[in-house]
Amino acid sequence: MQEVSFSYLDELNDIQRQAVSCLEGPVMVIAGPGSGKTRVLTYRVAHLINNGVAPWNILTLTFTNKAAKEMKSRIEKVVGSSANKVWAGTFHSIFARILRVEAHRIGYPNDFTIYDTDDSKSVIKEIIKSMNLDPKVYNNNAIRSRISSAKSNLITPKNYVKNEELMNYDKMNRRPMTHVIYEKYVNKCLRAGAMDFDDLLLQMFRLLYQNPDNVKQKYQSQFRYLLVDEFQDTNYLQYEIIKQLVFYEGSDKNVCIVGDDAQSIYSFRGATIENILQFERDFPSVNTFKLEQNYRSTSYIVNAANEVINYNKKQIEKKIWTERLEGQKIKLIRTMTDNEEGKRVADTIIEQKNRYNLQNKEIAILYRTNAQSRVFEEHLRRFNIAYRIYGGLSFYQRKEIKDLLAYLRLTANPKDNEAFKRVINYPKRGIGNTTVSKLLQIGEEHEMSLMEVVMSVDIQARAKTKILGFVKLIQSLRQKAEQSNAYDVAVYAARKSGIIDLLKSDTSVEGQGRLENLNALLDSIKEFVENDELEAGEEATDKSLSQFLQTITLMTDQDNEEEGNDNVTLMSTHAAKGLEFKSVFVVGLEENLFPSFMALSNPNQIEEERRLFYVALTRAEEHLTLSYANSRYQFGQMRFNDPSRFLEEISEDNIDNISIMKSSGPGKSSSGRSGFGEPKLLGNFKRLAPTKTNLALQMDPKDFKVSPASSIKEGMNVLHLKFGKGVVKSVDNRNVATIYFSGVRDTPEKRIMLQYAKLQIIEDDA
DNA sequence: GGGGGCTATGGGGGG
DNA sequence: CATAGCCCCC
Repeated sequence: MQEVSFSYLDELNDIQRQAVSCLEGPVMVIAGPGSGKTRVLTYRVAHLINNGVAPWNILTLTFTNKAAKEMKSRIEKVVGSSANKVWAGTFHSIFARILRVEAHRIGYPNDFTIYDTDDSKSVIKEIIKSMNLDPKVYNNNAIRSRISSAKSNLITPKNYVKNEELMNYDKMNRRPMTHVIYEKYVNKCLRAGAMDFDDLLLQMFRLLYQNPDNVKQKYQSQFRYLLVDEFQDTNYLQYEIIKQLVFYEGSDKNVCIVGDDAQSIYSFRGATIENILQFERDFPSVNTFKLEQNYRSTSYIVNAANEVINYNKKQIEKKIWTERLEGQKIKLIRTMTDNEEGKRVADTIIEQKNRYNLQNKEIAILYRTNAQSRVFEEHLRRFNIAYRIYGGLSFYQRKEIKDLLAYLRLTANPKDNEAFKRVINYPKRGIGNTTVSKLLQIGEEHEMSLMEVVMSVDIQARAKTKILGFVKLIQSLRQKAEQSNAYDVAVYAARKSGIIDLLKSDTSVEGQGRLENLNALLDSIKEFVENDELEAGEEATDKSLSQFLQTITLMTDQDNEEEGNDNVTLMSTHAAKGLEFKSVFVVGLEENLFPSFMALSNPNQIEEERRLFYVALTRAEEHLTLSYANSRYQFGQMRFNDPSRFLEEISEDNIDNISIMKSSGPGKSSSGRSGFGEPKLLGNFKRLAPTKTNLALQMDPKDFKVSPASSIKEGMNVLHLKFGKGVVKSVDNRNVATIYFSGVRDTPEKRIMLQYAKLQIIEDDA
């Protein structure tokens, strides 16, 4: 018998240790922020392995690849390399991996494509068009979310029609044909051999539920121990899959769910707190452990977070507490404009770095919407503070990346219509919209994919020879794919298609950037292929194209993080869940923004926004700074919002409500001409809050008067609400002015259309 | 069939 | 403000 050390148990507090040691039967862990949740999860897996459970009998499901990766590496630290054999991944990636083997049993090719959100939208748009419905009434996003939520609630198109509530809702919204679109959408995806994100869950459920060839028993017996992280974020469908795997006659029901109802922030994609309550009903023998001690944050922060979350009616009773010192009160920054907010936050970061010796990577700026990142970027750049933005447009969503990927998708799965449409005329080969529409129509009539159409139907089109050239190209790619790995195919595709040549011919800065991105993609494919060989273990390695495509479709930018770089983190509050930083800035705390205007009319959604705010607050270990602006550019215009209601929910005991800062005006000249109310930031001498008496020029946006376009002439000094002061270099005959804004760092010279721009002429000595 | 430029429209969080 | 879609012209 081998010697096994359980010394890791000594690193846990009583309740954590109980949760880790209770290996058999259903377990529920309610884990407050910073309460050592990940530690409990990983040690639990380690403990299972040390007690003789085979790693491949353990399945842990998380929501992000990052969480899965961290879990694996932390398990490895305790039990060594056998951690690799634990099935740890996101719901989507684990199910995709299984479907890659089993999909043929339920009518999909094993080489199925994963449609991302853009692909789904494109399919829906096409359907709406083909049905001659008004695209304004049949809003693409609205339809997509109806379909998505139907799938997440296991409502098939047939059942959708029978569901009065759904049908009435659609009628009320003047979209009675939604169910038809849903049905067509499902058929189209199936015919294209494509699964959207919801399908990865739904088809997994179908596989288990319909159980062809007793495939369900295969996975039930394999996954003897199931762990689910962030259970509060699961939707109905995800829970039903979990039940398929563990909830059956004779099962030991070894399922452990970990979550925190107070951090449930994904109801918009179907997550339901109801699952936690239902879990207790479904598994009455459940052992419940509440982790309430917070090890992360100082007590001011913990107290403030408790104050806020107490405003929510719906919650599981618990008391989060900490033994940590008081620390510092929460700081509040108030400014006149969003631009000023960016500046004050950047100032404060410099100040904190100096005073507390913080590294960039210990600091995060959290916002409600990704669109808010820009002002912070500008000001961080200005002070030479390295930063990294997460979210927004991911690398894989860039055009040049998606273009090459579309070739690869089409190679792996010729039925992939979305990929086909993307590349049939890219690079330009003279196959225009008219021809593509014709192909689409034939495809509809014969229920064929576009590739099948061009290969089998005699097309009467001028572009016929060009189409045949394209078909030949794809065939050569397929041939290549049979003999080579994903990397070689990708390089071949990039060259053969003409994409490389096209990008090379564009010598602009952007064009060069696109070429670099493409090369970066190729590098990442190479890495994928090589890593795969290294990891050769008992699972058959698969460096095929579809495997690679699956991996990256399910990957987000966050998953590519390079460790060790010292960057300030900019991300949405949603993306910050599970992370922690010494110093956190929660910005844009205004009504209509945080809480979002979308949530204002619905008390349940306000509660979700509050939980989101709670998540934001509890990311901070030592320093927490909140900010809001009285005015900001929103939807292309200046808006004036009240401070967020959430700010009032923090008592004066925990927030330093005195540090009032005011704007020094919309201009932001660093020369000091308009900004002498700002703290000096050069050299080592930094201050935190300028005192009230320190205020100088105050410029209320309301005082800003737009000068008529016709009055703006060459040589004039003008003021722009966003760019600040500028000099008009020239005005051309189309009424486009070239204006030099000295306050703008990267591209001070802007070309502005006078008929739209809001500019105020200012006197020379302003 | 392709490209440029104007106009209308939407606008959240993410796997 | 960004982008999709449309119209017009080549």
